[in-house]
Amino acid sequence: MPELPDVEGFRKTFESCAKGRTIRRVDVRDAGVLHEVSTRRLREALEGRRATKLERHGKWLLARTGGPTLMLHFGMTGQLVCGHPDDAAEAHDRVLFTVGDDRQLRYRDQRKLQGLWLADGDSDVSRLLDGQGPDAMAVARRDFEAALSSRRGKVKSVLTDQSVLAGLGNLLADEILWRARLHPTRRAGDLTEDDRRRLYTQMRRTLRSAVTAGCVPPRDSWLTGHRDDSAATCPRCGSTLHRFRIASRSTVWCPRCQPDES
DNA sequence: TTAGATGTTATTAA
DNA sequence: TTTAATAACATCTA
Repeated sequence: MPELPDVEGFRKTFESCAKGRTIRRVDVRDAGVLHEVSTRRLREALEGRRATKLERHGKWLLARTGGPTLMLHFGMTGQLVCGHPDDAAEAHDRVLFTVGDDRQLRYRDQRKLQGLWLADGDSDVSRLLDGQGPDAMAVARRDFEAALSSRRGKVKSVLTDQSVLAGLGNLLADEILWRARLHPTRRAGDLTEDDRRRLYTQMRRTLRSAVTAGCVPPRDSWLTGHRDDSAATCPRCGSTLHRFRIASRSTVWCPRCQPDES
């Protein structure tokens, strides 16, 4: 699930649930989600502290405390939920943060593909974010266009490459390409000036509404609303959608709206 | 039973 | 050097 809009939603959840409130207790129910940090050190570092600032870069969420920084990545199935300490724990609640008097923030994740890190200082934060390209929501048009034109790979692969641009995942990339009317296997470096401009504009539009929705919404008027139906037609022109695997990811596009010009 | 699922990363190959 | 494909990670569902 988690792409940039989802993680932005988790950022808001963290903020409204726990920002400024003392973390009274850290309960690690499955240490399998901890990276480079032990249960003991996580508890000692965070209990008694409070998250002062919640930041997001691409699909990473950072909780600053004034001391160490808690860094979270959600993989494919992670999420953050805010509840009450008395709520029954669900099977995939891996870490519980009891905050203030009556709230509990939970890192819930079925597959445990990513998890939690604890960065000691700014250099540690930088180390973990090293290799991440500019955030897709914050990148300037010129930087976006420059990054694309220097790449020879397929535009779909380039858009989802976190070292080029941080935040876009498989669904968003397909959605943005469909809106910009670009075939996913077009070479990024071969796009025209106009193609790149359209791509940037549609990326911003798509991100804006997805962030508002808190996810990449499976709306009927979006491509995303049809990707699970193998006989689906394009919501714009009615053509039967094509699907194929690009870089071992399922890819959906409309053959009429997104002609293959390569 | 097997394939595939919105994440990243290491490895291997071209 | 760059790119692409594949497996691996852990777990569930169709």
